[in-house]
Amino acid sequence: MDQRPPAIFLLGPTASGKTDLAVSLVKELRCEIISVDSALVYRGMDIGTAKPDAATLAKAPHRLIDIRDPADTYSAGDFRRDALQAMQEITEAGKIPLLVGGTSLYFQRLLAGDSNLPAADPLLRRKLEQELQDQGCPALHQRLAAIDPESAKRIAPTDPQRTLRALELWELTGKTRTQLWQEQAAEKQPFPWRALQLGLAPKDRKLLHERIEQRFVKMLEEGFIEEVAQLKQREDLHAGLPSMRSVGYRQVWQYLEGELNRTEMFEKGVAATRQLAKRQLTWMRSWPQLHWLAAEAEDLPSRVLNLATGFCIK
RNA sequence: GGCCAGAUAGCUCAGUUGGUAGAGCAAGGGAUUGAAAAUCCCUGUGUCGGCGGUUCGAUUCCGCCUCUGGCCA
Repeated sequence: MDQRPPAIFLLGPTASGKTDLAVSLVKELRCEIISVDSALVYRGMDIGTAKPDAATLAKAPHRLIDIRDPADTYSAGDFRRDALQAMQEITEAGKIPLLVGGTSLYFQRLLAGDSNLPAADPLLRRKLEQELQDQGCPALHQRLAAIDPESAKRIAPTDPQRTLRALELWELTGKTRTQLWQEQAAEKQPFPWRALQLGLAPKDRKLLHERIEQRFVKMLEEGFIEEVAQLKQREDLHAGLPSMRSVGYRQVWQYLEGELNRTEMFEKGVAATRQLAKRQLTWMRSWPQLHWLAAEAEDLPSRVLNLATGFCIK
C-alpha cells in the first residue's frame, strides 16, 4: 500500500492541448496546476510561448509562470526546488498537484531525487565560454577527456553545452561528473508523491504539424513581432540569452535584425516548433510508466477525469 | 513568333570529360543530470521534364516536344 500523497503529471509536445485539458481537470477535481515549462517562467513572453491568457489563469491559476525576468536564467535545479515547494503547499492544502508542461528534463530531474550538482557560476561560465570561443569545442572536450574520460566518452566532442558543463562541475567541486553521478545514485531517495503520469499527443503527426503552423499564424496576428520588438529594445536583453533563444523568439529576433525576411522567419519559426515537438515526443517514448492519451479523442476530458479520480482515491 | 537560359530529393541548387548522382534546408529516428523551447548524433533511390536517336551503355551527346524565366519582335 502506497501511503504517499497523489500527484498528476501531464506531459505532451507543444500544441497538443495540455492547457485545455488541465483547465478542464481543475474544474472537476480538487487540484492545482504547476507549470513545467522553461519558457513560461519568463514575464513579458506571452504570445510566443502560448501562455494561458488572463481569463484562463483567473479560472485555473498556474504556479511557476512569470517568475523570472527574460534577462535571468532558470534551470532544472531551480525548477526542482520551486516545484517541490509548490507541491508540498498544494498537498498540505488538501489538493492534488497537477504538473503540466513540455519540459521533460524538468519532470525528469524532479522525479530523479536529490541532486548534488552545483548551480552554474556566472563568472566561471563566462570564462569557459571565452575559452570555447578561442580554442573551440574539441579542445575543451580533450581537456575533459583527461579529467573525466567516462563523461568524455558519453559527450560528443561537438557538444559545447555538455562539455562546458562537465568542466564547470570539475572546477566548481573538484569532482568529476562521473563521480558526482555515482554519489547521487548512492543517495537516491524515493519521490515523495505517487504520480499518475499522463502523456498527451495526437496519434497523427500531421495533425500536430497543422496545429503548430496554425498557432504560429495566430501568434503573428496577435502581435508576436511587437512583443519581441519590445523586448529587443531593452539594453540588457540579447540574442544569446536562454529566454531569447526560445523557439519563435529566436527567429523573430533574427527577422527584426534583418537576418531573415518575413517568409523565412515564418518558415523557420514553424520548423523550429515542429522540431521541438519531435524532441518532446522522443522523451515521451522512452518515459517509464507513461499512460498515453490520444489528443484526438472526443471524450478526452471525461476519460482523464475518470483515470485521475480512480488514481487519487486509491 | 525568334533567340538564350533553365527543368536533378519535399524545397534551393551542385554534379556526372557517357558507366543511373550529392550538399544545405525540410522531414524521420536517437541522445538528453542545474542553459533543455537548449545542445548534439544518425538517416539521402530520386521515372536526373517527356518521347525518340547515337552508343555495349544516356541523367550526361544529338533531335523533337512540354513547361518556366529572360531578351528581341
